[in-house]
Amino acid sequence: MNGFPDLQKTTKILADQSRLEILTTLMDGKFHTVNELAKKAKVKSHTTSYHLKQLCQLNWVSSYKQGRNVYYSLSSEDIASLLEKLMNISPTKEVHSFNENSEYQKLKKGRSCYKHLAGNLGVSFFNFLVQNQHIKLENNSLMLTIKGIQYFESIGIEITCIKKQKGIFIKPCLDWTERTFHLGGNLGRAFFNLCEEKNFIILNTENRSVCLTSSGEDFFKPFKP
Amino acid sequence: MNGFPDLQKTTKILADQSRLEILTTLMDGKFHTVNELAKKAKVKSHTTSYHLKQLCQLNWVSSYKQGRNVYYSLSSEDIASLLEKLMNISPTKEVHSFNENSEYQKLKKGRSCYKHLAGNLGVSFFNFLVQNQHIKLENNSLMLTIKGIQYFESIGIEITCIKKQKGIFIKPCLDWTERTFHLGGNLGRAFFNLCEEKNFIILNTENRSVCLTSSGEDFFKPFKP
DNA sequence: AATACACATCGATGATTATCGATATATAAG
DNA sequence: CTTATATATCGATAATCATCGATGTGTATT
Repeated sequence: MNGFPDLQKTTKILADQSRLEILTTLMDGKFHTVNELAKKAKVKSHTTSYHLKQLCQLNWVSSYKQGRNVYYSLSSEDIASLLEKLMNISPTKEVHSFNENSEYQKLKKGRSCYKHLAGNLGVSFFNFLVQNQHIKLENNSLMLTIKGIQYFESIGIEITCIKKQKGIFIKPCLDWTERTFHLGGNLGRAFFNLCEEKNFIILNTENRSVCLTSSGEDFFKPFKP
Repeated sequence: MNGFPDLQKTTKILADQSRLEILTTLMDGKFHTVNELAKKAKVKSHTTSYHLKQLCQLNWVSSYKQGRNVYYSLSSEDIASLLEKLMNISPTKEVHSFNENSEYQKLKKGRSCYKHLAGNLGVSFFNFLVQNQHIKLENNSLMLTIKGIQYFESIGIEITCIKKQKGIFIKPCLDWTERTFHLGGNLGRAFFNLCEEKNFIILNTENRSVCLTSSGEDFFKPFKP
């Protein structure tokens, strides 16, 4: 039988620095080993195991074993979007060290937000789409126009295929560095994939930042304001 | 200067049963005194003060003093929508006592979700709007049709006025009891106000549930499936 | 004025829990 | 087969923090 949602089970899991570190690392949408996550969270690997077990029990992460490694990833987009929401309402932390700052700058430039393109790159592209009436933003909801369909087809994304995928086709995703929208949903993911396939961007496995290749520079040039 | 969002500051606040009780109580969108909130959270009033102070510091609640009472309310719709999101991804708690169950049943029937109508009543109304093509739901985004404008005008809601209000005009809001949508945004709020003004519903200040009056029964009859 | 009430502050306490070292198990490498 | 590596389990510990009683402050009631 149903009952009240047990909020505390969710929020207690979120209220730990190490687990947050793990979760934000997994926000790149890729798989990571326990050791990788331990290094990011700056705790011993068995402590990381302990955390991952809890995250597994809540079905927030899923794992698969391969050889002596265990690979973990976020198990649902809901978690990613919850984390984004939290990032957007949280106060910002002062950046102290040089390393922290350079990491912040990289993430601000471009990053994977659960497999779609976020940061300055993502937002520039989004604004380009709006200005050219390829998409229309109204009341927090997003629509692809006919002109937009033609545009995406022209760069090699088959809209009819994407529309068949389950999940949300298109949605605006609030970006925590830019405080404005980038392209989310299946279309956002398709665009990210395209950029990876065509070698426009390279995803850094350490911190989910992306950097532009030289061909990427050319491709993204028209989108810069 | 900007930096990383301090997620932990947000999540630690959320990870406490008493504070969650306070926040969900405030989800009705009304003002409550410290004593009221203490009773709901089942802690002493000075413990409640301690919690409210923290919530204030994060700007999640705001207060105003009147006489010897201090009235608290949620300070932004963001918080309400975050809580809704958390409710929707949290596992459900078993209902044990008779009282808990009857409270759950009341909330399931109808309640205020930060000033719009949620629960079975809200969802029935939403479905009615969809079936009659007054609203159109696509990709998680919601649109009011021309037919819809006429409908809302006919029951006494002036769409042009609502559109002028700042904030989101219309949005689907995922309902944690029904696991489907009800009407949110300024239009949702306007509808809730109308129902209160015309005395179709009465809001229970204890637990944010709403009950139908006899004239409300008549008004909501066409919406039932 | 005197009393009752609403709310807030402070210091103490007890419960929770993240972390670690030690240990165990499984797999890979040599 | 031996050694190194990756992950997980267990018990102990140390830090955090929600709660309370005692107390203080301001406001209403009589």
